[in-house]
Amino acid sequence: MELTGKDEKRVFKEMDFFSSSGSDDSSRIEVKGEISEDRQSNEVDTGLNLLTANTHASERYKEDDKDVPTKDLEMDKRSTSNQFIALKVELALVNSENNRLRSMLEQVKHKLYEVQHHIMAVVQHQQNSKATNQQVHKVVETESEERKQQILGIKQLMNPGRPVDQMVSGSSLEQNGRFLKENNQQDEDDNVQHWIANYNKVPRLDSSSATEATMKKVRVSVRARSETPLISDGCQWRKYGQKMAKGNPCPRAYYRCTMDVGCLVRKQVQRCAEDRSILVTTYEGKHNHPLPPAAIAMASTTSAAATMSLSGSSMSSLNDNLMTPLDTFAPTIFHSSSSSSPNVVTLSASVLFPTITLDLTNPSFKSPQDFQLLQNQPHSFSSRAQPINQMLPSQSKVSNMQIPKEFMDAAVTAITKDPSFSSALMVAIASIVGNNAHTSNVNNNNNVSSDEFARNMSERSSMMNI
DNA sequence: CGGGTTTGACCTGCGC
DNA sequence: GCGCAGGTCAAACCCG
Repeated sequence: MELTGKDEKRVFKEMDFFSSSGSDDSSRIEVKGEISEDRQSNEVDTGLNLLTANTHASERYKEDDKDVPTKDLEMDKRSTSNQFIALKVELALVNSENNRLRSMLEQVKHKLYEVQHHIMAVVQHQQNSKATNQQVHKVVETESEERKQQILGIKQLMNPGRPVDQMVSGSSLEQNGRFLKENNQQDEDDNVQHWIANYNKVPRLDSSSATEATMKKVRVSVRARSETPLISDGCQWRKYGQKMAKGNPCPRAYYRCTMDVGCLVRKQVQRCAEDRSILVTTYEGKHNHPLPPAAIAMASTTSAAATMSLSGSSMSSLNDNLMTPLDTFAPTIFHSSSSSSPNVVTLSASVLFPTITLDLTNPSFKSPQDFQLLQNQPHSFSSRAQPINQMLPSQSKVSNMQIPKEFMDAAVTAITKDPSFSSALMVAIASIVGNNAHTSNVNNNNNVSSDEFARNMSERSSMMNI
């Protein structure tokens, strides 16, 4: 039997069938019917059947060539038909292989999905075993966003001329920023191992020492001379109470942040009993909203205080000789050896209410070398929140380690250069961090310039995860 | 009238 | 359990 016009029609129909989605079964049945009817055989189910038909047809063409050489045009048509059939066979085979691979891919994806869930379950189980309650997870979640703002706030102060998006580069600071970005873009196609690695990179607060409740108690106090009842810190505050505090004839005012409805940041303002020109402002909590530029430094400071005070590992890693782990936290005081009054920075804390005090009331200290690290007696503080005016005097000297000159020079220079309160505040905080981290440098007689100091402060800030 | 301040009452935690 | 002190609430008040 010869291939006829119907054969060509069948090939074109099947080509259309396979080039489409392959879901049109009715067209396939129709084609089969035509072939069966035309050839009176059942060799039409697959491409291999078509190949058999093609071979038979070719043999008949050869016979036709011998017997009827004048049928060239007919032969061309038949040759074209054979090419279509051969292509059709190849296409059918490729399609079959494609379906097989697609099925395998579905199986692999399904297994991958199961593995991802399994690993996530294991990781979560490990976290739950460390945490005694779900609040720790909330702390971790908020910590990332908060840390991002802290880093940018400090960076802005260290690099006042640089855009924020250029500040996150180099060192662990870059890694932190990169992770935060990656973490936000996590989707189901991420590599599982990469996900786990990043998850474990996130520094977490130890649930045994830092719960959200404890976090709230961390405070940063600022002593500054001011005739006005409030210092300008860039935020909006609403007074919600006033009390007479014991031991101070001046009332203590209570304010809460009103820049966002749910913002938990509060501050207390009270004049010093001994010198009423000194205004003591104590900040507590963390902002949950974007801050104006003028307020970023203050927010960063309070957050830095929380991190410094609550992260015992961070502190001890900076300098085990200077810092005491939080669980046995003894107030650590920086003040002038030539005066009984503190000069710039007081880092102090009780176990329950760690507080960092920045004393900006004494602009006349003569030499940075006057500063010595003094560590206070542990029992100088009550377990209650301690009024700053009661906390500062009578601190006993238990060690005599010199604070590096370079750090204090940098802090003093920055403060005198930029009268902005917030900037001074941030430099002061940075000087604390840098001091601890750079003691080894000074011991090795390495001179650290102010620029290096600033750069290192950024690095150290990131090391402390602030 | 809306937002901020004042102020007495109330709540909470701690020490005795 | 009681008292004290710090901290917060909320109604009344003030002000622009």
